[in-house]
Amino acid sequence: MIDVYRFYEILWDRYGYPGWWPVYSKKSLEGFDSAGYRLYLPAYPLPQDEIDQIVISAVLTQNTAWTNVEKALSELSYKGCLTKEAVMQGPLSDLKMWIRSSGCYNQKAEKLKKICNYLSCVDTPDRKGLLSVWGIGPETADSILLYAYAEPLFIADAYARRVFSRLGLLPLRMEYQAAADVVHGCTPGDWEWYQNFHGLIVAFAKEFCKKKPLCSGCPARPYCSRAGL
DNA sequence: CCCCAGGGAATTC
DNA sequence: GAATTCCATGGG
Repeated sequence: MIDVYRFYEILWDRYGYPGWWPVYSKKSLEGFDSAGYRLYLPAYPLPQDEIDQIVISAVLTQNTAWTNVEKALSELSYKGCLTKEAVMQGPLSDLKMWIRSSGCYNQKAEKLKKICNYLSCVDTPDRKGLLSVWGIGPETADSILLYAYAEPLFIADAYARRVFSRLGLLPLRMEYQAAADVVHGCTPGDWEWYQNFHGLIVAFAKEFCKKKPLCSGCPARPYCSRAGL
């Protein structure tokens, strides 16, 4: 069976630095490409406006494709509502309209209010605190901690669990925390590695390891139990 | 345990 | 071209 380090190498060789987490309002600015992806690893602490955008988009992308999130971010940017202060002050009814494309907009508008209020009350959020906020589960909390605050955490999202289970690295349909714990137990544990790995897994899952896998040309095919499909 | 909030792209029928 | 699927979190 392939080990996690070798899989990372294969993905890195194929895709290079993935540039996650995209920051919408910095498109085509210094350090970002035309889609808002980073050109190189950022220095921490991040500027506050980048932290705010990561938090907002982490909530918006729950159970939702990134293309739908981008439309909502575009609307929020146009309305000047991409900071936690603006989210806290903005009328709830407007917020709901602006993020409509991200789905579940009634709930997500409430979630944005709650997480922005929480973050304005603490200096640096911890995982327990984030999880105590209504609307923030383990995946959203880890995304915020990994990308906004450079805490070394594995994002065991749907892509990662699907890819890892097909490679035999995780059992099928393992729940989030159990999957994250397994990976934490066998990886180096620096934030750069976890950020890159998450971005690489997303790129790989979208190109090859889809729901219906495209095994032709897959760079992990020699190591995959599904080889031959 | 189940269903629902909810949109839009991808996929399947 | 219509129907189904996907996706995080929490409420009922």
